[in-house]
Amino acid sequence: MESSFAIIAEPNRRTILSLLASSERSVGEIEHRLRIPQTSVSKHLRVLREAGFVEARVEAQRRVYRLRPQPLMEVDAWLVPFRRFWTAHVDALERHLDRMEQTPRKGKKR
Amino acid sequence: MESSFAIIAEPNRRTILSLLASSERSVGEIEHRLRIPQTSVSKHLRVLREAGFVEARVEAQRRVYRLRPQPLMEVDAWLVPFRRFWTAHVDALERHLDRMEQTPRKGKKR
DNA sequence: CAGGCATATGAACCACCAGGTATATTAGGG
DNA sequence: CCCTAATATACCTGGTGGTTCATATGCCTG
Repeated sequence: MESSFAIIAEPNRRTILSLLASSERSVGEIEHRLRIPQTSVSKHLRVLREAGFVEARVEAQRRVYRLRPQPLMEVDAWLVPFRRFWTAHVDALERHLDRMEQTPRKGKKR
Repeated sequence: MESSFAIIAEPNRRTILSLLASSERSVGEIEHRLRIPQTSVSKHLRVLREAGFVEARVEAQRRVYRLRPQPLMEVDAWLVPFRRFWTAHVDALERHLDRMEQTPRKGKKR
């Protein structure tokens, strides 16, 4: 499994992370939201925990899970070199659209 | 395969993308850098192409691949809700360190 | 136009992982 | 203490994706 990217390749795990982004939750709550069997939730949480994405606090019979920032920070860091890339592209698109706009549209198609 | 996250789960594909971030490359160049068989490079490029991560320009016998921004933009967008989360954590860490700093360290452990 | 690069495609093989079922563990409440 | 609730683990199975080997396609040069 190793890489953080492989961990978040799984859709249910991404949903769990998104859930935890708004607030910490117990396993039961997650199960209820995701509509998948509890055993499955527990397994995903295990993967997330071992990869450092989440941590659990024991509260009576419940385990309350919360986010840990590090692994997603690494993903974010990987994206950095690409960001300059798409801002450039958006700019190019905007320039293109501007040109379209101010050109007196010769052949009106449709 | 479908999701962009699944695409970038593969290490060689991430390396290819990083390579293309600095400049466009032919298949042969990528093969040379990655040190994996050409047939494997071609397949990864196919996956990346079909998912919209890259596009190819034909230049004689070569195919020169370059980045397309959109799919990685989507990954970046997914990260947005989490970012507030780790800036908060970094702040907390900094506050914690500050406190450590100014406290006259009572029991020096180790 | 033959032969050699550069790249793509196909088939077979293998490993890994998500899902399901069944069961174990732990804690709390009566 | 026993029963139930909450969560975790073990085992099996199917599917999917990555790798390799072999081959196909396309284009350029002599």
